[in-house]
Amino acid sequence: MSSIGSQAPGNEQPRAAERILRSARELFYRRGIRAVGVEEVVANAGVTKPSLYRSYPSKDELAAAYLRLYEEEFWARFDAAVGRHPGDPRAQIMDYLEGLSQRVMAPTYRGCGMTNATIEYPEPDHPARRVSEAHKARLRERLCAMAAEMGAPDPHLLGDSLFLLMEGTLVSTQIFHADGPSANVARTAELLISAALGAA
Amino acid sequence: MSSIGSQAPGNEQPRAAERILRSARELFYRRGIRAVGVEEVVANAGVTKPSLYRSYPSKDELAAAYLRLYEEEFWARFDAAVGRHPGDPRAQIMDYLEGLSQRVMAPTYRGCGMTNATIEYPEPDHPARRVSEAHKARLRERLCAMAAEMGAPDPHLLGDSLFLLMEGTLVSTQIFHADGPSANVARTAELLISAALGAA
DNA sequence: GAACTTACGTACCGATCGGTAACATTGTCA
DNA sequence: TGACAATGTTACCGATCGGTACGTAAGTTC
Repeated sequence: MSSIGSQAPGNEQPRAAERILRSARELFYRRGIRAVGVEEVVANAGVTKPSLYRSYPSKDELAAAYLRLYEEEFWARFDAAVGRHPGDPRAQIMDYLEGLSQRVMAPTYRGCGMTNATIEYPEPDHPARRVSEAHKARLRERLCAMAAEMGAPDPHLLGDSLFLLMEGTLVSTQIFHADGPSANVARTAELLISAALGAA
Repeated sequence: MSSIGSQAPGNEQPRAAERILRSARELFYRRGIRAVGVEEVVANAGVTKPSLYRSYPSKDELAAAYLRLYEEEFWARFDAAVGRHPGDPRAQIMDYLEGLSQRVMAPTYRGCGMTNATIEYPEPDHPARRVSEAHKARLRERLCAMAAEMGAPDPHLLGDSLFLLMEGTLVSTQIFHADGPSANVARTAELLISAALGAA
């Protein structure tokens, strides 16, 4: 449910608002939000500034919209991994992590857009930060729920461990692009889950 | 009377360069490098801009200097934990992680200055990024060496796992200040180390 | 006491930042 | 055709960005 322009019937052409959001998605992710000016966003979208400000009240709100789009994409990948292994949470999370360790190898990979935004905007009331915080809380809950589903004696411990592992993978990839510690994330998760389940 | 070079014990006013670096250390860490202008750095230091540019060729180089200071402080904490448990690498890393999980509780905690800088500056040749990348590589090596010292059958796996765990802790603390997954980092590490050592 | 060095401040630079006013163009429906 | 709203454009705003030319005050050396 993207909140950009309303999908009015008969209106199929990619409108300015949509193109701006796609442009922001690309530039904000690759280079960071603070590093990219609105001028560049609209130029990359092939429009001009007033078109941006008619659809978004401010750059901060555009950043928040970018993160909402980013979150959609994230859950699409996550739920796809889950859907591939119905009723088997351990296989679900391993599927996702194996895909992740593949994706982080790409030279264009720049970690998690949400995490990056959180670091760029420490102010607790920033629109972009609010989106990120809500998302991370959802992800953490989801991981703890999966840990419980696995039968972990302490679901919060295993869920949080997996969360830390994921977060560490996302962020350290930006430092070690290939041959980084992220290559070991799947094996580490396997080890961790086995240890957590075995310690019943 | 006055000695050359070393400052006399009664010298009350640190030089401008020193005050600027301390100011940058505080502001860059708390609010981010991009978010803080040089004007604010020098105002907070009680000096003026030309004093900054006499000591540092650019803001980017000041940021790099801040990170070098930050790295010193990091290794001081790390080596202190190591020094408390001679010959016992497992106790060393656990000591450090327990201290870390305490420190991240502080409301002023803003994660790892190096990691944050890496995210703020994706350009591979940025001075600040170079400092961070070198530091993370050193840390990773150190952790792998400690894993080897512990007798881990696959030291790189355990070392990288601990690295991911640490990095995840540092970054996720910025989202969940208290009651976050970071509270479980020590227990997770314990679990992980036991599993890695036991799987011989 | 002139000459030099060191250390710091005043005032300013062009470029770019996020954001806006005013106008031109287009498509839709009466 | 004409009214109207949406979407596009040109040109501009004040604020702030990183960075600098240049003057000033103090200590040192001869």
